[in-house]
Amino acid sequence: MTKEISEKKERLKTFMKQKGFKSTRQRDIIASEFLNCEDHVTAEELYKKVSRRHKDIGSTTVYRTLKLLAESGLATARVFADQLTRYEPVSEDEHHDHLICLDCGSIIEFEDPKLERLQERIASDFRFHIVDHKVEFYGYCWDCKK
Amino acid sequence: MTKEISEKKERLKTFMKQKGFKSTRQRDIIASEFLNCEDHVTAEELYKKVSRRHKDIGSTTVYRTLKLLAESGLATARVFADQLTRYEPVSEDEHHDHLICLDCGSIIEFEDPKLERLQERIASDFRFHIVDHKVEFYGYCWDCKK
DNA sequence: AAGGAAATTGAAATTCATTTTCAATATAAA
DNA sequence: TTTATATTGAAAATGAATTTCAATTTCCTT
Repeated sequence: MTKEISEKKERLKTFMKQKGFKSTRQRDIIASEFLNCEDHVTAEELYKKVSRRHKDIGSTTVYRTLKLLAESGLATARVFADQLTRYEPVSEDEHHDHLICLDCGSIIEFEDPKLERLQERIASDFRFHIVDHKVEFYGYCWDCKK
Repeated sequence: MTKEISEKKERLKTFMKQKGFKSTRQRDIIASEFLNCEDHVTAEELYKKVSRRHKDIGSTTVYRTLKLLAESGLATARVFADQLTRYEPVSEDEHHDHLICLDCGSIIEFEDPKLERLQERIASDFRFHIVDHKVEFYGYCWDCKK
């Protein structure tokens, strides 16, 4: 287990204690499995991974734990075109957006300062106070384009 | 009924004939009601509007007709943060994006050429062939900010 | 205009992701 | 260890959207 992941698990424990939540075997297993996989997983996908080794853990608990991770700030929930809720571990660095391949489903993260500036300009143009944005580009990645 | 709307209804008829679909009383009523309301309606919302005057029209038919309108190119389906499928009439002018107020739910459309150019640059950076994008800004409109 | 194939309709059933319920169990604080 | 409270998992419920199916309607063909 990398340093980064154990730090996150530590943060989760702190958050849970602070919120009065209890730390359980299931939550520990689910959080570890989640933090180890770098994908944008759905609850169902994570449930499959987890239940390979731990048949006693139910999917409901996976759903609940992912929500908890999102509330604690360790995960971000995202919904792309397929309408499934996906979770990704939160990283220190800046806000990023996504390129999604319509063929193989791969998701590429990117970050663009121009986009942030554009957002600010649009906000002032429309006298709108923007607190969040969703920018997704759909298309075909290099491999699938061929 | 404005000229624009009757033109659209004409286009719908042409499309349907071409596709071998039949034109029915229900479809006519639903399409008219849809083209008259400028909002981003959900199937359920439109069903409520329609069934006020036409109690015999079922919600299933509204769902089906909105899909048909989208296929015919007269409507665009969009999903915002609340996960409901909303439809908007297609207008001649360019692609636009959305500002969504988290308080009152109002949806402002905007169009920005810089965003289009940015998209092209990102596509070439990542050797990605972009065919569609989704750009949504969430926040608070001027009225709700107060 | 009448007949008949094929599409459409609406109600009810189904789907599928997600949430809720609830009785049994596990946790942590006293 | 006792006790209050949170958590768990199975099953039921939810809610938007789709499918099924028998009855009806549309629109060709004569």
